[in-house]
Amino acid sequence: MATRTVKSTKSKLETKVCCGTARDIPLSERDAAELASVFAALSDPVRLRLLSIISSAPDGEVCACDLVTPTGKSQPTVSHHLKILFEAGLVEREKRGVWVWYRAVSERLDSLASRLH
Amino acid sequence: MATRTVKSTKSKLETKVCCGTARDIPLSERDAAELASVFAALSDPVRLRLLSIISSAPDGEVCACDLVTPTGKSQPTVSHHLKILFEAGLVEREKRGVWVWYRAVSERLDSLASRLH
DNA sequence: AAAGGATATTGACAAGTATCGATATGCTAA
DNA sequence: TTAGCATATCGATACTTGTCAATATCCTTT
Repeated sequence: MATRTVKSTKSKLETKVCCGTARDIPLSERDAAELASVFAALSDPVRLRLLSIISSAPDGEVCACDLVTPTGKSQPTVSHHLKILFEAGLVEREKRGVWVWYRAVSERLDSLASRLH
Repeated sequence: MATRTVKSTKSKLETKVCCGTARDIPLSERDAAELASVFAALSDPVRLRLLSIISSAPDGEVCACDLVTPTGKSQPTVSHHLKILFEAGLVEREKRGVWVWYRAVSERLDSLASRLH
Protein backbone atom coordinates (compact mmCIF):
# COMPACT_ATOMS: atom_id res chain seq x y z
CA MET A 1 0.00 0.00 0.00
CA ALA A 2 1.46 3.31 -1.06
CA THR A 3 1.44 6.59 0.71
CA ARG A 4 -1.72 8.58 0.51
CA THR A 5 -0.29 12.07 0.43
CA VAL A 6 0.68 13.77 -2.79
CA LYS A 7 2.59 16.99 -2.53
CA SER A 8 3.39 18.30 -5.96
CA THR A 9 0.77 19.03 -8.58
CA LYS A 10 2.85 19.60 -11.66
CA SER A 11 0.91 17.28 -13.97
CA LYS A 12 -2.22 15.23 -14.35
CA LEU A 13 -0.35 12.30 -12.90
CA GLU A 14 -0.89 13.52 -9.41
CA THR A 15 -4.45 14.74 -9.72
CA LYS A 16 -5.78 11.50 -8.36
CA VAL A 17 -4.46 9.95 -5.23
CA CYS A 18 -4.39 6.19 -5.08
CA CYS A 19 -4.48 3.73 -2.27
CA GLY A 20 -7.49 4.77 -0.28
CA THR A 21 -8.92 2.71 2.53
CA ALA A 22 -10.06 -0.74 1.61
CA ARG A 23 -13.69 -0.51 0.65
CA ASP A 24 -16.15 -3.34 0.82
CA ILE A 25 -16.04 -5.69 -2.10
CA PRO A 26 -19.44 -5.81 -3.83
CA LEU A 27 -19.06 -9.50 -4.56
CA SER A 28 -18.82 -11.57 -1.41
CA GLU A 29 -16.32 -14.35 -1.03
CA ARG A 30 -19.07 -16.94 -1.06
CA ASP A 31 -20.81 -15.51 -4.12
CA ALA A 32 -17.50 -15.26 -5.92
CA ALA A 33 -16.76 -18.91 -5.24
CA GLU A 34 -20.19 -19.95 -6.49
CA LEU A 35 -19.96 -17.87 -9.64
CA ALA A 36 -16.42 -19.05 -10.29
CA SER A 37 -17.51 -22.68 -10.14
CA VAL A 38 -20.10 -22.12 -12.85
CA PHE A 39 -17.57 -20.35 -15.03
CA ALA A 40 -15.17 -23.21 -14.40
CA ALA A 41 -17.75 -25.59 -15.81
CA LEU A 42 -17.85 -23.44 -18.93
CA SER A 43 -14.09 -23.09 -19.22
CA ASP A 44 -13.48 -26.22 -21.27
CA PRO A 45 -13.89 -26.36 -25.07
CA VAL A 46 -15.29 -29.88 -25.01
CA ARG A 47 -17.97 -28.91 -22.50
CA LEU A 48 -18.89 -25.81 -24.50
CA ARG A 49 -19.33 -27.92 -27.59
CA LEU A 50 -21.40 -30.47 -25.71
CA LEU A 51 -23.60 -27.67 -24.43
CA SER A 52 -23.79 -26.27 -27.93
CA ILE A 53 -24.97 -29.58 -29.38
CA ILE A 54 -27.53 -30.07 -26.65
CA SER A 55 -28.85 -26.50 -26.77
CA SER A 56 -29.34 -26.53 -30.50
CA ALA A 57 -31.00 -29.90 -30.74
CA PRO A 58 -34.37 -29.75 -32.53
CA ASP A 59 -36.17 -31.46 -29.66
CA GLY A 60 -34.10 -29.71 -27.03
CA GLU A 61 -32.60 -32.96 -25.91
CA VAL A 62 -29.81 -35.25 -27.01
CA CYS A 63 -28.95 -38.83 -26.18
CA ALA A 64 -25.57 -39.28 -24.51
CA CYS A 65 -24.68 -41.79 -27.20
CA ASP A 66 -24.81 -38.98 -29.74
CA LEU A 67 -22.30 -36.92 -27.86
CA VAL A 68 -19.25 -39.13 -28.11
CA THR A 69 -18.46 -39.18 -31.82
CA PRO A 70 -18.85 -35.45 -32.56
CA THR A 71 -16.47 -34.42 -29.81
CA GLY A 72 -13.80 -36.90 -30.78
CA LYS A 73 -13.27 -37.86 -27.15
CA SER A 74 -13.57 -41.19 -25.42
CA GLN A 75 -16.84 -42.26 -23.83
CA PRO A 76 -15.52 -41.91 -20.26
CA THR A 77 -14.24 -38.44 -21.03
CA VAL A 78 -17.58 -37.33 -22.43
CA SER A 79 -19.35 -38.85 -19.44
CA HIS A 80 -17.03 -36.95 -17.15
CA HIS A 81 -17.72 -33.64 -18.87
CA LEU A 82 -21.46 -34.23 -18.84
CA LYS A 83 -21.26 -34.84 -15.11
CA ILE A 84 -19.53 -31.52 -14.59
CA LEU A 85 -22.15 -29.70 -16.67
CA PHE A 86 -24.85 -31.48 -14.70
CA GLU A 87 -23.40 -30.63 -11.31
CA ALA A 88 -23.08 -27.01 -12.39
CA GLY A 89 -26.79 -27.01 -13.12
CA LEU A 90 -26.19 -26.28 -16.78
CA VAL A 91 -27.85 -29.45 -18.05
CA GLU A 92 -30.40 -31.86 -16.69
CA ARG A 93 -30.63 -35.54 -17.51
CA GLU A 94 -33.28 -38.18 -17.74
CA LYS A 95 -32.68 -41.87 -18.00
CA ARG A 96 -34.96 -43.77 -20.35
CA GLY A 97 -34.11 -47.42 -20.55
CA VAL A 98 -30.45 -47.79 -21.29
CA TRP A 99 -30.18 -44.32 -22.70
CA VAL A 100 -29.68 -41.00 -20.95
CA TRP A 101 -31.09 -37.82 -22.46
CA TYR A 102 -29.61 -34.43 -21.77
CA ARG A 103 -31.28 -31.00 -22.00
CA ALA A 104 -29.84 -27.57 -21.44
CA VAL A 105 -31.10 -25.56 -18.49
CA SER A 106 -31.61 -22.24 -20.23
CA GLU A 107 -32.60 -20.38 -17.07
CA ARG A 108 -29.19 -21.17 -15.68
CA LEU A 109 -27.45 -19.55 -18.62
CA ASP A 110 -29.87 -16.64 -18.55
CA SER A 111 -29.23 -15.88 -14.91
CA LEU A 112 -25.53 -16.19 -15.52
CA ALA A 113 -25.72 -13.73 -18.40
CA SER A 114 -27.59 -11.27 -16.22
CA ARG A 115 -24.88 -11.47 -13.60
CA LEU A 116 -22.23 -10.31 -16.02
CA HIS A 117 -23.12 -6.66 -15.40
CA MET B 1 -22.70 -45.68 -30.79
CA ALA B 2 -25.79 -47.73 -30.19
CA THR B 3 -27.98 -49.47 -32.71
CA ARG B 4 -30.49 -47.34 -34.46
CA THR B 5 -33.30 -49.79 -34.91
CA VAL B 6 -36.02 -50.20 -32.34
CA LYS B 7 -38.40 -53.08 -32.79
CA SER B 8 -40.89 -53.16 -29.97
CA THR B 9 -43.13 -50.25 -29.08
CA LYS B 10 -44.56 -51.31 -25.76
CA SER B 11 -43.89 -48.04 -23.94
CA LYS B 12 -42.84 -44.43 -24.32
CA LEU B 13 -39.28 -45.50 -23.82
CA GLU B 14 -38.96 -46.57 -27.41
CA THR B 15 -40.83 -43.72 -29.08
CA LYS B 16 -37.63 -41.87 -29.77
CA VAL B 17 -34.66 -43.51 -31.37
CA CYS B 18 -31.28 -42.31 -30.30
CA CYS B 19 -27.89 -42.29 -31.91
CA GLY B 20 -28.47 -40.64 -35.25
CA THR B 21 -25.67 -39.62 -37.55
CA ALA B 22 -23.24 -37.10 -36.14
CA ARG B 23 -24.54 -33.67 -37.01
CA ASP B 24 -22.42 -30.59 -37.31
CA ILE B 25 -21.57 -28.89 -34.06
CA PRO B 26 -22.83 -25.29 -34.05
CA LEU B 27 -19.84 -24.13 -32.07
CA SER B 28 -16.58 -24.66 -33.93
CA GLU B 29 -13.52 -26.04 -32.26
CA ARG B 30 -11.75 -22.71 -32.59
CA ASP B 31 -14.65 -20.68 -31.23
CA ALA B 32 -15.06 -23.11 -28.37
CA ALA B 33 -11.40 -22.73 -27.42
CA GLU B 34 -11.65 -18.95 -27.53
CA LEU B 35 -14.82 -18.83 -25.47
CA ALA B 36 -13.43 -21.33 -23.00
CA SER B 37 -10.35 -19.20 -22.42
CA VAL B 38 -12.49 -16.21 -21.45
CA PHE B 39 -14.55 -18.33 -19.09
CA ALA B 40 -11.32 -19.68 -17.65
CA ALA B 41 -10.30 -16.13 -16.83
CA LEU B 42 -13.58 -15.76 -14.94
CA SER B 43 -13.35 -19.11 -13.18
CA ASP B 44 -11.37 -17.90 -10.18
CA PRO B 45 -12.97 -16.27 -7.12
CA VAL B 46 -10.11 -13.84 -6.64
CA ARG B 47 -10.35 -12.63 -10.22
CA LEU B 48 -14.11 -12.23 -9.96
CA ARG B 49 -13.69 -10.12 -6.87
CA LEU B 50 -11.00 -8.02 -8.52
CA LEU B 51 -13.29 -7.46 -11.47
CA SER B 52 -16.10 -6.63 -9.07
CA ILE B 53 -14.03 -4.00 -7.30
CA ILE B 54 -12.88 -2.46 -10.55
CA SER B 55 -16.30 -2.48 -12.17
CA SER B 56 -18.01 -0.81 -9.25
CA ALA B 57 -15.44 1.89 -8.68
CA PRO B 58 -16.97 5.40 -8.67
CA ASP B 59 -14.54 6.62 -11.31
CA GLY B 60 -14.54 3.35 -13.20
CA GLU B 61 -10.92 2.78 -12.43
CA VAL B 62 -8.88 1.44 -9.55
CA CYS B 63 -5.20 1.65 -8.70
CA ALA B 64 -3.48 -1.74 -8.49
CA CYS B 65 -2.25 -0.79 -5.03
CA ASP B 66 -5.87 -0.79 -3.86
CA LEU B 67 -6.42 -4.34 -5.01
CA VAL B 68 -4.02 -6.18 -2.76
CA THR B 69 -5.45 -5.64 0.71
CA PRO B 70 -9.14 -6.33 -0.04
CA THR B 71 -8.43 -9.68 -1.63
CA GLY B 72 -6.18 -10.88 1.15
CA LYS B 73 -3.65 -12.19 -1.35
CA SER B 74 -0.01 -11.34 -1.83
CA GLN B 75 1.04 -8.63 -4.25
CA PRO B 76 2.56 -11.09 -6.78
CA THR B 77 -0.63 -13.15 -6.70
CA VAL B 78 -2.83 -10.13 -7.36
CA SER B 79 -0.49 -9.01 -10.14
CA HIS B 80 -0.74 -12.46 -11.67
CA HIS B 81 -4.53 -12.43 -11.61
CA LEU B 82 -4.69 -8.94 -13.08
CA LYS B 83 -2.47 -10.10 -15.90
CA ILE B 84 -4.86 -12.95 -16.68
CA LEU B 85 -7.84 -10.58 -16.67
CA PHE B 86 -5.91 -8.23 -18.92
CA GLU B 87 -4.91 -10.90 -21.40
CA ALA B 88 -8.50 -12.07 -21.55
CA GLY B 89 -9.50 -8.56 -22.56
CA LEU B 90 -11.64 -8.14 -19.46
CA VAL B 91 -9.70 -5.18 -18.09
CA GLU B 92 -7.45 -2.54 -19.55
CA ARG B 93 -4.62 -0.82 -17.76
CA GLU B 94 -2.86 2.49 -17.86
CA LYS B 95 0.38 3.33 -16.19
CA ARG B 96 0.62 6.73 -14.55
CA GLY B 97 3.88 7.29 -12.82
CA VAL B 98 4.54 4.42 -10.49
CA TRP B 99 0.91 3.46 -10.34
CA VAL B 100 -1.15 1.33 -12.68
CA TRP B 101 -4.87 1.98 -13.06
CA TYR B 102 -7.28 -0.71 -14.13
CA ARG B 103 -10.69 -0.34 -15.77
CA ALA B 104 -13.22 -2.97 -16.72
CA VAL B 105 -13.93 -3.52 -20.42
CA SER B 106 -17.70 -3.63 -20.26
CA GLU B 107 -18.15 -4.44 -23.96
CA ARG B 108 -16.21 -7.63 -23.38
CA LEU B 109 -18.61 -8.75 -20.68
CA ASP B 110 -21.58 -7.65 -22.75
CA SER B 111 -20.53 -9.66 -25.78
CA LEU B 112 -19.85 -12.62 -23.55
CA ALA B 113 -23.31 -12.36 -22.04
CA SER B 114 -24.86 -12.26 -25.48
CA ARG B 115 -23.04 -15.41 -26.45
CA LEU B 116 -24.66 -17.40 -23.66
CA HIS B 117 -27.71 -18.06 -25.82
C1' DA C 1 -30.83 -66.66 -16.46
C1' DA C 2 -27.50 -65.11 -19.69
C1' DA C 3 -25.68 -61.99 -23.13
C1' DG C 4 -24.89 -57.63 -24.91
C1' DG C 5 -24.85 -52.81 -25.01
C1' DA C 6 -25.11 -47.82 -22.85
C1' DT C 7 -23.43 -45.17 -19.28
C1' DA C 8 -20.84 -44.21 -15.04
C1' DT C 9 -16.91 -44.90 -12.06
C1' DT C 10 -12.11 -45.91 -10.90
C1' DG C 11 -7.16 -45.46 -11.18
C1' DA C 12 -3.30 -43.45 -13.13
C1' DC C 13 -0.73 -39.98 -15.36
C1' DA C 14 0.48 -35.72 -17.73
C1' DA C 15 -0.45 -30.97 -17.95
C1' DG C 16 -2.08 -26.82 -16.07
C1' DT C 17 -2.70 -23.44 -12.19
C1' DA C 18 -2.87 -20.76 -7.77
C1' DT C 19 0.16 -19.29 -4.48
C1' DC C 20 4.08 -17.00 -2.33
C1' DG C 21 9.06 -15.56 -1.38
C1' DA C 22 12.68 -13.57 -3.72
C1' DT C 23 14.06 -10.67 -7.19
C1' DA C 24 13.91 -7.54 -11.17
C1' DT C 25 12.15 -3.36 -13.38
C1' DG C 26 10.87 1.30 -13.60
C1' DC C 27 9.35 5.63 -11.82
C1' DT C 28 9.76 9.59 -8.51
C1' DA C 29 11.75 12.38 -5.16
C1' DA C 30 15.55 14.05 -2.63
C1' DT D 1 22.66 9.68 -8.80
C1' DT D 2 20.87 7.38 -5.10
C1' DA D 3 16.97 5.73 -2.21
C1' DG D 4 12.54 4.09 -1.94
C1' DC D 5 8.30 2.43 -3.46
C1' DA D 6 4.81 0.21 -6.95
C1' DT D 7 4.43 -3.32 -10.02
C1' DA D 8 5.91 -7.32 -12.67
C1' DT D 9 8.51 -11.53 -13.25
C1' DC D 10 10.84 -15.76 -11.71
C1' DG D 11 11.26 -20.20 -9.38
C1' DA D 12 9.35 -23.59 -6.59
C1' DT D 13 5.57 -26.16 -4.72
C1' DA D 14 1.07 -28.02 -3.78
C1' DC D 15 -3.20 -28.70 -5.82
C1' DT D 16 -6.44 -29.26 -9.55
C1' DT D 17 -7.90 -31.09 -13.98
C1' DG D 18 -8.40 -33.42 -18.65
C1' DT D 19 -7.69 -37.73 -20.55
C1' DC D 20 -8.09 -42.70 -21.36
C1' DA D 21 -7.97 -47.88 -20.38
C1' DA D 22 -10.12 -50.93 -17.51
C1' DT D 23 -13.98 -52.05 -14.95
C1' DA D 24 -18.51 -51.71 -12.79
C1' DT D 25 -23.48 -50.90 -13.07
C1' DC D 26 -27.82 -51.22 -15.01
C1' DC D 27 -31.21 -52.09 -18.55
C1' DT D 28 -33.10 -54.84 -22.37
C1' DT D 29 -33.60 -58.75 -25.13
C1' DT D 30 -33.25 -63.50 -26.04
